Amino acid sequence: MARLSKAVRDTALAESRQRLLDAAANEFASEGYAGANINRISLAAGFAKGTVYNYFPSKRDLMLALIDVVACAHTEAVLQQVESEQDPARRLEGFFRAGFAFVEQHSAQARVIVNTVYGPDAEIRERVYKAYERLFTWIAKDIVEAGIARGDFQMLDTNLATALTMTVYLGSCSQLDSKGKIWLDPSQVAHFVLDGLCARTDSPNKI
Amino acid sequence: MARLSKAVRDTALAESRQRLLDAAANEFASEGYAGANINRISLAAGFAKGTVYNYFPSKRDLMLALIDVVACAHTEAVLQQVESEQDPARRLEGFFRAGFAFVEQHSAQARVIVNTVYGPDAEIRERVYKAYERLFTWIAKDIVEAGIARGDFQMLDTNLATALTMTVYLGSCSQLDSKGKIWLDPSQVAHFVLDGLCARTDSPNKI
Amino acid sequence: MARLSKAVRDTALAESRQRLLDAAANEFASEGYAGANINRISLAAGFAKGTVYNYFPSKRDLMLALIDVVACAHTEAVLQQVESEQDPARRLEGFFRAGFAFVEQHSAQARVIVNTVYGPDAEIRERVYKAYERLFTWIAKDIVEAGIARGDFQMLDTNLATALTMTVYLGSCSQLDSKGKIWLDPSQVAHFVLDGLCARTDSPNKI
Amino acid sequence: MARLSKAVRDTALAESRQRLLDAAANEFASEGYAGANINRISLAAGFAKGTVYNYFPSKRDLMLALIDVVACAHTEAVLQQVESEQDPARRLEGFFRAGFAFVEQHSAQARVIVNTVYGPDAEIRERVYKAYERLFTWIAKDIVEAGIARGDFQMLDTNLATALTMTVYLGSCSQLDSKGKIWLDPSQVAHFVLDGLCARTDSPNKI
DNA sequence: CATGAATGAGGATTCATTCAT
DNA sequence: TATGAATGAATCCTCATTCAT
Repeated sequence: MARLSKAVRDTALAESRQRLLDAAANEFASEGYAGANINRISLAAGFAKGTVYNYFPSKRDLMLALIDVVACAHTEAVLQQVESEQDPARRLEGFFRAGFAFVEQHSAQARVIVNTVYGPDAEIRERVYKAYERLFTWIAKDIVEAGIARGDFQMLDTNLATALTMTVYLGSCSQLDSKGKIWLDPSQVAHFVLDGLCARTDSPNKI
Repeated sequence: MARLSKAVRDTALAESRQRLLDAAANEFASEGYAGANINRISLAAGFAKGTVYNYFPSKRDLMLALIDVVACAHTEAVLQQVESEQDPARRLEGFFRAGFAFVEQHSAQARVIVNTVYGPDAEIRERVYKAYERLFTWIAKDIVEAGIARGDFQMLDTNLATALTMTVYLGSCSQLDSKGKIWLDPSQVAHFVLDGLCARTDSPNKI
Repeated sequence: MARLSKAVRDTALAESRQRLLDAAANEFASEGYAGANINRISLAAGFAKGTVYNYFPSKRDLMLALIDVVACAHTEAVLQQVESEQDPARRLEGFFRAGFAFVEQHSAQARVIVNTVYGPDAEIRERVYKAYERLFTWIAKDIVEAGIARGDFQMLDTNLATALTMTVYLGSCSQLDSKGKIWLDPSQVAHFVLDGLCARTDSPNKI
Repeated sequence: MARLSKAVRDTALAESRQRLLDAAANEFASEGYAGANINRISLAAGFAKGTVYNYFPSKRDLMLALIDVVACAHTEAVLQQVESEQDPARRLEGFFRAGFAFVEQHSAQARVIVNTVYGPDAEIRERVYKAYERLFTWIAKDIVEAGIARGDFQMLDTNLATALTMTVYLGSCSQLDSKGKIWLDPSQVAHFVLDGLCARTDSPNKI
């Protein structure tokens, strides 16, 4: 019965799946997970009501798949831009620059991630952490630990430094102006973090 | 012709209202706004199903009232601790210390605020901004601008500095360990921010 | 304990009851029985929420009591105006004239009756029939049968004649203009009915 | 890519819709609009609880659709029977005869209309007027004005004559005996109206 | 008798999900 | 695989009614 070659069919399926994921990103971004309407997603993707269920077994699975896809693309986009950098400080700046660019180009997806990280659903939150593990690890190892190893960074707790970096990143990513642009400058934000990480213990900022 | 004195009745009413707000905080914190169940809130507060509606006209109004109450208590708790400080840097540290303490003592309330700030519902988000305006303004004026005026802070954009401070604060507040404790040390976080704000332009962190 | 004389107290009670009945008429008229809100009635009457229940055991009882009161006043108002008339035809006209006047002066009450007569609730409908029995009987006996006895009326079925008369009356009463006035002229309507009742069998209106 | 032909599916849908409208007619007739239970309608139509909402967006829309459908069928049934008549008087009698027949065959539907015309809900009432406009116009033009033009009718106010005719019609239609039959004879009622409309000004019914 | 907080049954509506075609 | 009608659990909200004061 297979009129189409397997390859052609797979491509078509993948494309349908992607359309659904895009529509899901928009719906989840604007309505939140609980408020999202599965049928609206199907319709927005150009399908009929029930069609999501041919691709994802449930609303929750759709969300989890979306998280994976976004995290993967996000990580890829950032690492690709930055892997050529050798200097931890420049890597950090590259991370903010590439990250902000990704967020601006995929604002719905990014909003889903931010909502979700700070959202109430523990299972979904865990999934985000897991899906972003590669990026976290890269920051921890290739920026923070590398910076410490070189003696550039004075803040010696890797976890703390990584957490603060991610926190600033996520916070910045949700500071969008009315046109969906991040109004913070990646370079400035990178410097802010850098100065926090590099401050010497004999810094004048004694309290 | 109520037989109870007005004062006694008002106290009882206020207490019931508070019980409902507490139950609401727990429910909204664990389920999110859209996922929260109004009847469960009423029951958890020790009332029958419909009783919330004797106190709040709708689920949304309950949420908005909760935001106001939490923001007010939160702001009060922080400012009270810090108003004696004169030094901007010490004020900043005091802000983190008092803020973290409040969050740990009112973790459900705090989670509602964080969820909400990063959540998808614009109206609710706006309400949070408005309810926290006093605290924002205090940070902008009495920490950031004061620090700039004294020449302690080098980052001269008040908005940027305030946004980064709040971002770090909110991010830190959602880093809870399994016992509901913030695992970041307020002092360390304060120093991190401070170093970012104070860094001289001839800082070694050139990129 | 009775500080007030029984008479004074009774008067006060009767006045409260009347206020409630008036408020009920307005509410039932504008919302219908099922849509009416008992607490709104209490409030509109100047009492607190539960007070209706000190006067009427239930919403339904309030409605039934209202029907009785309105029917009684309505009947009284009509009969008083017309009892001096001897001629059936003049009685009929007096009936329309006095009836229309009552309706215009008590439009909410009248609307309740009309809604109810044509409404879906059989028990309530029965109550109206019963409450208006005196008026029906008067029309049947003192207008229709009297007219037949005198040879003025040719339509010899009393039930039919009475039913048609009441039908025209009720229908006319619900033809209100924007100011709550019945736009039909009682005299014209009376003539219309009269001509229908009086038409001789050798009338030209053969079909 | 539905496997059923469009025609077959449309037929099934139309049939389901009709079943729901029939069930709705029964429910609205016996409970009134406000008292009607949407779920009961769905169940009575042989569907599950929520299925009405696949056909009608709300209870109100269901009611409005029902009114339109009934008015259309009613008008059609009457006009079809009567359009061959040339004489206004015979048209009037035909109107009552055909109308009564329709009412007896569709008693629930008819009761909904009568309840509604005399009911408290202005929007719904307006819808009935609009839906019956064709029939009203026909009566006004092809019976009343035609009768006046021929000199048969002496009552020269078209609005008044039409209003009285409709009033008698509606009133008669709600005079059902226990078996759901209208106990008034259409011919007698028609004569009653006719005599009222035709009465000469030198009629003996001076008051 | 008046009050108004509390109750809880009831009902409109939504929507994730199933499944026959 | 796509469709979309059907399902029915779930939920917000209303409100008649009760009752302690």
